[in-house]
Amino acid sequence: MDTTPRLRADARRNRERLLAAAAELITERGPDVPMEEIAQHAGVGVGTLYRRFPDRHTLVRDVAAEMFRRGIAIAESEEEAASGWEGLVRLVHYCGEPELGALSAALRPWLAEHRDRDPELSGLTKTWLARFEAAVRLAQDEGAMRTDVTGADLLRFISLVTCRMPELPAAANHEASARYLGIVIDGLRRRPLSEARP
Amino acid sequence: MDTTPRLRADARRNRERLLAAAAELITERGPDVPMEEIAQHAGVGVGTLYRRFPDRHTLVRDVAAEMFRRGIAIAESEEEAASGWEGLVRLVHYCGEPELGALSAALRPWLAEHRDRDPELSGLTKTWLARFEAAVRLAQDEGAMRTDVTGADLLRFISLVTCRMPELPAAANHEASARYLGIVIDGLRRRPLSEARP
DNA sequence: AACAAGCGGAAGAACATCTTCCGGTTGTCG
DNA sequence: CGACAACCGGAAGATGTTCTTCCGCTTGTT
Repeated sequence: MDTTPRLRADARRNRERLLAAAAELITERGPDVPMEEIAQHAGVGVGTLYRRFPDRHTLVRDVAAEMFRRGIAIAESEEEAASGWEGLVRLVHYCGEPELGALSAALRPWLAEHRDRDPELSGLTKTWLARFEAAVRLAQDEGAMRTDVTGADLLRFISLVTCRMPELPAAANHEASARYLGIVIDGLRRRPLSEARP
Repeated sequence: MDTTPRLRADARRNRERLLAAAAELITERGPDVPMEEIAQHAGVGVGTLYRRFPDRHTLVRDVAAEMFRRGIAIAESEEEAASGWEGLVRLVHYCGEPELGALSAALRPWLAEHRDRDPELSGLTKTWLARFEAAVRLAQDEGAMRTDVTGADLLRFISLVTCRMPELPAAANHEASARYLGIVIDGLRRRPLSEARP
């Protein structure tokens, strides 16, 4: 079953480093960041990068898959910890973490273009979306959240809000994401007064 | 005083077309969109583009300047029409227009890098920011808006929210911007209950 | 110790975009 | 209307960037 023919220890370590470097650089500069820079950032040569990931598509796909797995795991554990409005708030705040929010923002256009051609990717996308929509629905059923926003929609919204601003240092971006998400959450809450809108 | 030696009629028309084409393409694809495509989209040859704008910097700068002028004009006229919370809401909604919001979002990183080296640009930036901050201050002084957001900050926030999603058609982007801005505005409003936050 | 697996990075292919230039066209003005 | 200066289009060469391969050397593994 395991098609992987067992990598040598150093090879496995390099693979991890490459994935981490790719995730970081893609977050900051988008999925088109030069392969050579990814290799450099991981502390290996380009040859090693190409040996492990035959082309950019494979690399980006693996980065995206890893991201989805993290997101899904968080959504599942949060689901147990708290549900309804409180659960959604916590989940949204997790999306402020750079490894989720900023990365998924950077990958959004790439994913939209490629996910349909990749079964693994489209599966993970669907699972993640389903988890997120479940959380939204719980909050809405509780009557705590406005109902003119769907899960997919909120996910896009979050991905805009957590998008990196390349002219600012990473720390400032993180801080800003967190603050902006707080405002968004306040805007999502259904207030007793005047729910109706035009 | 007028340094422009009076362009021929067709030349002037082409200049306008080029500016419009550049604004549109920059909005959709960023300030690095190929010069040739801009020319094509304007219905002229590359030669004409280079004759009117000797380099990309000049072109982008003029697009940005025009954008600021529009924004400033709107802010001024809104200032007369309504002030305080209502005025801010209207101004923010204007930022949902693609010619302002999506374009300024696409230009943000470029501007951050270049405005300091261009007196005209940094002047316009300052004026626009000042207008916007004035509107924010009025709303805050009224007690209608949360005070943990500055004008510059809100401007960055808006530019994230109105950012184009290239995988969606232009109309969907516009609709989304408007809706998201509505949520943001709700989040900005100071509610009577529980203003304090951790 | 022996060998298969892995590594680095130079080099040249492949590609994208910039920028110039000139033969031909078109507004403008006397 | 006619002449001329201004303007136009777009092919082509220059430039720069990124991809991808390949091979001599190194390092885990048994």
